[in-house]
Amino acid sequence: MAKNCNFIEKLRELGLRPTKQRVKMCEVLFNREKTFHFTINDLVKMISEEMNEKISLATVYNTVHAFEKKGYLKEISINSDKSYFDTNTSVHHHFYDEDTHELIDCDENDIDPVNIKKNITGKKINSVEVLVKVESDNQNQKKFN
Amino acid sequence: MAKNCNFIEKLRELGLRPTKQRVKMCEVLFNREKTFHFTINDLVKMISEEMNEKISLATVYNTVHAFEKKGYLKEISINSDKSYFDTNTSVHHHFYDEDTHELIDCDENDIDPVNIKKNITGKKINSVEVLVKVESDNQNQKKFN
DNA sequence: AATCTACATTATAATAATTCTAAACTGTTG
DNA sequence: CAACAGTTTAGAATTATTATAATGTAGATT
Ligand SMILES: [Mn+2]
Ligand SMILES: [Mn+2]
Ligand SMILES: [Zn+2]
Ligand SMILES: [Zn+2]
Repeated sequence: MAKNCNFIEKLRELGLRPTKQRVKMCEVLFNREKTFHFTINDLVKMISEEMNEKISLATVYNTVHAFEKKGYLKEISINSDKSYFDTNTSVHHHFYDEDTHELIDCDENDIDPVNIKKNITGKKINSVEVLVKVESDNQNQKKFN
Repeated sequence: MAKNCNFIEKLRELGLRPTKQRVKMCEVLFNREKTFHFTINDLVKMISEEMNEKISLATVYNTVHAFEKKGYLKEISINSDKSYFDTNTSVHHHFYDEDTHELIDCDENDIDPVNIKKNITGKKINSVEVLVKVESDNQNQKKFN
């Protein structure tokens, strides 16, 4: 979204008023080197750790969805119970660790291009994404009982 | 699950008591030729159409999860808001129509095998599934304003 | 067969996730 | 410096899901 901390200007460009809630959320979400995955609850925790005033949960939802609509966040559905968001908005694949519930991005060359042979008339393809579910490999680990 | 309607015996085999709620849900879910996708709400509607007594929503959840645990239903996450279930329990790929919110199964030969090059040490792959999001192709359709 | 008991099942009540909307705020115009 | 028209916030309401108390059932025991 931006290299340094000029989120006020960036928000204005997007047509979003640079309120203190939004600027803080920009800092928490976009003022970092690497992209990452989070749930709304993760985000609320991150905000409250960095700020003493709390942002209402509804505002966190509103702002996340505003950023999503502008294309700076992406929603990822893995489980029905938790909704994940991703600051990496490109079309990309994921590993999901069913033990730790951790979501890991795939690199461009981790998975070969997926070849779709079927096409549905009148429909165009928006995205093709692979989800690889993994869990710890206990095949060697013998259990006593 | 079964060709004809002997769900009572089948439920017993699974260690589930053949209550009238469960037998009815078996009929609605498994007494058909083709597999299909549904939400909990879809299912509640289907049940109430076929039955005059209603089954409590919590029981529908309980039973769906019981069938899922026994391997006769599979949960599919597309959106955070709706949870889809699938009577096709095999590992398979999906097209998701973002206009109609319809979920369509991929055939074995609709998508070439996905080649995963990355492997995470200590973790084994449980499933590899592709989600293809499509929407109506309006590239020709000119809008007046 | 009637009673007891342990466990399974149901469905109401409680909780958690998400959205709605009324109130507060801000920027613009006269 | 009002008045007004959005915009934004956040408490209230809704919806999805789960926890648990009440109910039902299949043996075991008499
Ligand atoms: Mn969303
Ligand atoms: Mn489930
Ligand atoms: Zn990602
Ligand atoms: Zn399917």
